[in-house]
Amino acid sequence: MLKLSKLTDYAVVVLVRLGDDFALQTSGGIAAATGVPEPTVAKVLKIMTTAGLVCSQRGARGGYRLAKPLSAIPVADVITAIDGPIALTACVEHSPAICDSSALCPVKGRWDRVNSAILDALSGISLADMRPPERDALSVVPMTEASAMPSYHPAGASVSTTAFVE
Amino acid sequence: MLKLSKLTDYAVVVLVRLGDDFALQTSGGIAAATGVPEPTVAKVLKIMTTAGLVCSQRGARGGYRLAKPLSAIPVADVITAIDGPIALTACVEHSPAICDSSALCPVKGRWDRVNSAILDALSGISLADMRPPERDALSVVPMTEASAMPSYHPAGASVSTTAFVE
DNA sequence: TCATTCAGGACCAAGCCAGTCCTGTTTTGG
DNA sequence: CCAAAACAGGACTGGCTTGGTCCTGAATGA
Repeated sequence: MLKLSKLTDYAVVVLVRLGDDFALQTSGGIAAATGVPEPTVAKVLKIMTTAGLVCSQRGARGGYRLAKPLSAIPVADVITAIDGPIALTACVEHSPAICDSSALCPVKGRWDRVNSAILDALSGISLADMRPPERDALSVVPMTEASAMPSYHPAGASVSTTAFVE
Repeated sequence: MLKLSKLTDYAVVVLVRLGDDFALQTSGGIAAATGVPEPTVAKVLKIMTTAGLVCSQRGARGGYRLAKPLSAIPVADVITAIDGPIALTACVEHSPAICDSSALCPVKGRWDRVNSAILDALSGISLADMRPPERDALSVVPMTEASAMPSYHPAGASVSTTAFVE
């Protein structure tokens, strides 16, 4: 596999959107602005709140706001928040030795290096790096017909989740 | 998710085992030596053959052999062979624009950087790097009771596929 | 000619993810 | 004080993917 969950993709979209405006934004408003279904936006934001990436304000006039600037949120944090700690296989360092043949396994402990390399790569890229630099408030599509806007589907509804390039 | 499929883990085990001996090895022999179920070994080796990582010899006295040394096989190639090209999301470079709202998507084209970073990391690690250096022929468990040897289960049969560390 | 071994699918069960919904709880505003 | 707005936290289900097995066919060597 080695592919991200859709929720992670949604999370990045939602967080980047949150980064466009420091005022409190409701889940419904973000859904309208991004095209992501509202229940899904709410789900993502709840996870992000638990992870401490966003702050929430309950009650009427409540909403969400980034807990820190986009540049301080590495992609790895978003992935970890949604998918759990990044561990390509069970045989990574610090994991309990659940291999029932750790003495036999010829690659014992060797996935650590791969895992660390990926973790490093993902820790070095922040959400700010994923925001198109030329995108400013003026270029946002006017929300005159939010319900008629094209919906954002990260993987294409009728195609396989992961595109097979090359 | 961001976890490897079990088949990929098996593939590394099988390939490293193949690298221990340049003579032709049968799928059954590899299964006995590694503890991986024989049908699964066969499946993995067929995929590896198609990918060109191993050479096969059909017929009686046939078997498999590495097509190139372990040091010339990056982990990325193994993953690509089993899971298809590494593409975290559908929004990676070269993929068809199947997002039905590419104009809206605020992270359009920005997963490329993440994807490239991971690809680079995986391309820089070879199977030789995953072979325990101190493991030589003498340290191999004697195959006197191959059927009684502990089986290799990369993720632990009774636990979740990916260990949640920390 | 026969046993051995790989080739290439088809196939099925199990597990996981995505997405929705429902019921609280908190806060604002009239 | 009440009602509406908005988040909190689960439960639930349908669909998809993966894992693992098996079966038939082709090639090779004895």
